[in-house]
Amino acid sequence: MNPNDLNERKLQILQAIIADFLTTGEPVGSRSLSKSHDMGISPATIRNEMSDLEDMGYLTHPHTSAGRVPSDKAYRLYVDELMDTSELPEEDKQKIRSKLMESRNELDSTIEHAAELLSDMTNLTSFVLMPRKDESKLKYINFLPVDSNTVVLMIVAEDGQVMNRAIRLSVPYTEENLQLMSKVMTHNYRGKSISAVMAMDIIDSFTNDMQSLSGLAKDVVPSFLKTLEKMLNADLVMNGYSNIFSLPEFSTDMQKTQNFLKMLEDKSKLTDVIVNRDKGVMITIGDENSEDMKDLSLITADYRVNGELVGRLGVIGPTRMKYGKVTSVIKYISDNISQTFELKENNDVKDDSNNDGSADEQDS
Amino acid sequence: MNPNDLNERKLQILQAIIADFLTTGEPVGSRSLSKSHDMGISPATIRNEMSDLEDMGYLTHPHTSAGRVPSDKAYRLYVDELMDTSELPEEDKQKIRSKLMESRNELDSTIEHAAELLSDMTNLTSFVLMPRKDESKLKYINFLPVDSNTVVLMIVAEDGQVMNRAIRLSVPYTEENLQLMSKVMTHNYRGKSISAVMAMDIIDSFTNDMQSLSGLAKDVVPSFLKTLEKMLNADLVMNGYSNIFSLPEFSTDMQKTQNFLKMLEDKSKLTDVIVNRDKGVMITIGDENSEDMKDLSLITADYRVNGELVGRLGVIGPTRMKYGKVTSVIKYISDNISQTFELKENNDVKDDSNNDGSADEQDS
DNA sequence: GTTAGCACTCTCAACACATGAGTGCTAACA
DNA sequence: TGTTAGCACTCATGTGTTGAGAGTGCTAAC
Repeated sequence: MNPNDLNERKLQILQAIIADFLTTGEPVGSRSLSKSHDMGISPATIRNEMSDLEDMGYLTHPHTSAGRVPSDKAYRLYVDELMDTSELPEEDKQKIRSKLMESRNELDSTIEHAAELLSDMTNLTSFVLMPRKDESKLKYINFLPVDSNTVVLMIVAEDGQVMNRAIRLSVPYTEENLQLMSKVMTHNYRGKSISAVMAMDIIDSFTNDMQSLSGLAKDVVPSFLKTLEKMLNADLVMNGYSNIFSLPEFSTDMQKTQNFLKMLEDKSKLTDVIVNRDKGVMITIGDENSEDMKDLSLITADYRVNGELVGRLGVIGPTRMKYGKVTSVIKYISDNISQTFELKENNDVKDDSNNDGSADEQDS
Repeated sequence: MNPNDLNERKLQILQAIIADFLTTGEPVGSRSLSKSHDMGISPATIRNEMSDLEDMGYLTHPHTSAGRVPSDKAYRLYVDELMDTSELPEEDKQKIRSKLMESRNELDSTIEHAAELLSDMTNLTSFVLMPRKDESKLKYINFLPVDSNTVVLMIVAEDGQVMNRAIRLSVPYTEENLQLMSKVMTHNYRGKSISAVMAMDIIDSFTNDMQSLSGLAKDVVPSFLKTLEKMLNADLVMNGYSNIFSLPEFSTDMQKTQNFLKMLEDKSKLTDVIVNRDKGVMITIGDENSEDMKDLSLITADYRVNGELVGRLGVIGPTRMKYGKVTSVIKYISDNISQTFELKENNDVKDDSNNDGSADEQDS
């Protein structure tokens, strides 16, 4: 476990094996290794060292007469100690900066671009997790008439999150009803966090408050709760899932490809995994992941807006991935986003309870 | 081309071949056909007829000694004349109804459920196209403060469509500015269709109107236009893309699978194709589609809300699909949605220019 | 017009076989 | 004692062969 178990030469050999394997994907043998990396020792010696490394759990063997393949443990050592975390070439940096610049005043587009960059530059499947904030506070709740039996519920949070949903009513309504309901709900929930509101016994208190509207309320409250829930649920966006076809791991193994894509299709599960990771740059390799991702690796990083952690992005792919390069790209992109959206001034606009987002125009 | 070219027996044989091929996916030979469908003629006779059918373009041969496979032309004939469009079994109908019932007062969730049902019941990849309305009219435009350099732009259309987007400002703003801007823009664009507003020379007229805000306006207008554009762009949601792995067409042919998934990943192109199809139930088979879908078939249908066409749903899969069953499912689902969301009363709520969605509360 | 018979074609799976990359072990070497 | 050359052995992979099976097309008889 401790890299000190390994002498200098073993480390050097291990590193060489990993380097070769990362680029070719083929098990690497003693002979070809001694050719590609001149380290002044014969294949036989390399074989002896490889045998030791295998005993120590850093290498495995697909079958007797194949070369060696790094184990998850080897990748872990590589990531922690050996990998080249050198700077990204200026060309790549430039590409990232200019692409993110395109939409620098819009967080949503920037995030989309980031996901595209990430999958393009790593040739892996990338994902971006949009903000999820249990603690955002509600600002106002609004019902808009659409037609005689449809209204749109709109919920706005202080942090600018807006969520809306069309609701079909089973009872007739009047505009006055809607306005009253908007007013009461805004009054009741403004300034409270989403999770706090969800924990309240809404149906009871609401129908008590507004007996005149109880029919309407019955239609509306379940949708209101669902919409709040949706505001809490982080939105996972993925990109480049067909990149895996260019990797020999997948393009020669239909079963593996199928498993991978099935796994990606279960978004809620994947979202859970991503949400529950550590902050900062986190790399998990092979069996460090849950059972259904045990031959995949995941790299994630966070981005901040105004210094506050709001989202997470990363890639998923086979354990054989170029950890150094991928990590540099992820880091650079997430830093760049955070930097673009850093706080310019420190005084937030104070909340004015009269500004509830209404244009409030009086023309006619 | 005209089915009258084919006598009764040829039609019967063709239908039998298609039926067998649809279930097995294997080329069907004269001998096995005479066994599975007793039609009182010998394999030799069937062979003669098959040969004729091949000359007429209804069948092909993968190679000399293989059985026959229906051509796209045969599928077209099958879909137009031969296929069994019998009612869905009550069990399936029940399943559809109860699933759609779950969320009957919310269009969005209903649509999502519809897509899931569709892919589950057909074992194909389903998609749903959300409304796209060039002609929806704007109702109001609103800017909400988030922090010192971020505001949220919110656009609400009369039909209940709400779109919002966070905008990063490069200049400071005051709440008064935002309200003024909301007011002016709402005044300028209310009641106009999205496409009409996009066609206007917004930047000029806007900065003329509001010289005091020209700095703000420069930041805001491009995002405003982008957001309008986003409102026009139909949103395509897909489901069950990994279903294809259970089909022998794909699970034995990695290249085909890759092409299929790459094609699905280019959402804007696929959206275009779907948007530009005919109304009602439309089936396109193999080479009736564009080059990159020439060995796939597409079936789409529309759903209505309040009698008005608003969206489209369908499936995409190999030309070997159970057209009868799939069509019945799509029809039943789309009819069911349309029915659930049919107009209950006929009088739309008249637009009240004072109700612009503001909760407009006065408490403090 | 229909059918039986037959020669022919082509795919596919099974098998044998050679090749080559790679290992592990042993014995010699520095 | 660590390093290396040599060698026997293993195993995946590719290739060629072969036989079975499914199917066709043609011909001649019914």
